[in-house]
Amino acid sequence: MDTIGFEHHDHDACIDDGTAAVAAYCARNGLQFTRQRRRVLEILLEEHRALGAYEILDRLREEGLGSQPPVAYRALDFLTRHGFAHKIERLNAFIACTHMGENHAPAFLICRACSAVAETYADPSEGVLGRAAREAGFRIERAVIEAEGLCPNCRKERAG
Amino acid sequence: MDTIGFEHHDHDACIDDGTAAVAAYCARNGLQFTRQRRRVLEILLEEHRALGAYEILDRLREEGLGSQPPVAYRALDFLTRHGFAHKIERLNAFIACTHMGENHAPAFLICRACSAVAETYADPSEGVLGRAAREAGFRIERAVIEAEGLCPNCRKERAG
DNA sequence: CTTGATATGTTATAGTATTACATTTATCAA
DNA sequence: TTGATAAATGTAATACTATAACATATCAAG
Repeated sequence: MDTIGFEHHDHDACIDDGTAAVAAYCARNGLQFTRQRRRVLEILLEEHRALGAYEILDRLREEGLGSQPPVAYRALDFLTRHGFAHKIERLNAFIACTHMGENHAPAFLICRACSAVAETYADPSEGVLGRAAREAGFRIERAVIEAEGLCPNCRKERAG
Repeated sequence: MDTIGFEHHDHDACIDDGTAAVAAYCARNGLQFTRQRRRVLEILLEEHRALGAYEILDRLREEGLGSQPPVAYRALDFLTRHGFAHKIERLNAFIACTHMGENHAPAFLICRACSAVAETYADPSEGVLGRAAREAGFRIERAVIEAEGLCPNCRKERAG
């Protein structure tokens, strides 16, 4: 699995593919991929950074789709519930999933300089955390794993 | 390093030792361990679960120490800035550090049933996450690592 | 076509956190 | 000891994040 978000890539395809994958999944599974849900996903897919619910709501409002908080939160709830988007707890913000379809235990790399967020993978039951949990008798069901630091682009800019 | 929080232990000592350790550290480093800061730390130390800022503020209010949000947030800011307490991002809540003095990369095990929180250790630069970060050219400076699941006590209760 | 489930519109409110500024207290050098 | 500076506190106001509640509309299955 690749870490997606920092390197150059075909961003239009990124949006189109993401939307298409979700549309297909919804069709297969009898989920309603409504206008609002689709639009919120597109808004998230447009950026590789996390957007606050109210930022998203502003966009929806401009476009004449809903103007009240629940509109944004409901769409985000749908998207996160099905793994099409993720909440970044550290930022109280949301980002489109970049590993659609893969059954994932997502982890995030957050650049403190440019706010880019890349999604990667980190199984919580592996490594030190998994060992500590087993030793304590704790059963991990999910995990928030969000690393903060400098992305490769911002490191270069600082001659680091 | 032990994972502290689920198993039985001498909780009074837990509070006394924690407060003493912080007091000593502050004395050594010219930090002001004021009444409010001490009291907030004590409040946190009384429980091995995360408390919201307003829960803490309620306690302070009852005791006649401050009643406005900044009172709680300032004390929490001091405590977290110096590693005496940690914020649990998933819960928007705070918990006293149980590994005072140890230079740590804290990770947390959060029980979804009883809300107990145990602090453990997980170096973010190790394991899959560290490898993914290195491959992406990302430099990790800190990480939020919060596992959710069932603590040993709650697992037993559910005959799991 | 109707019934039950799902989604949307909207108002109100709850919960979390910060800004701003006045005042007080602590620290330290003269 | 005093005066200057920095740090901490008191307090009001406000910003940001999220959910509850309920009416209406739309969809999906029989």
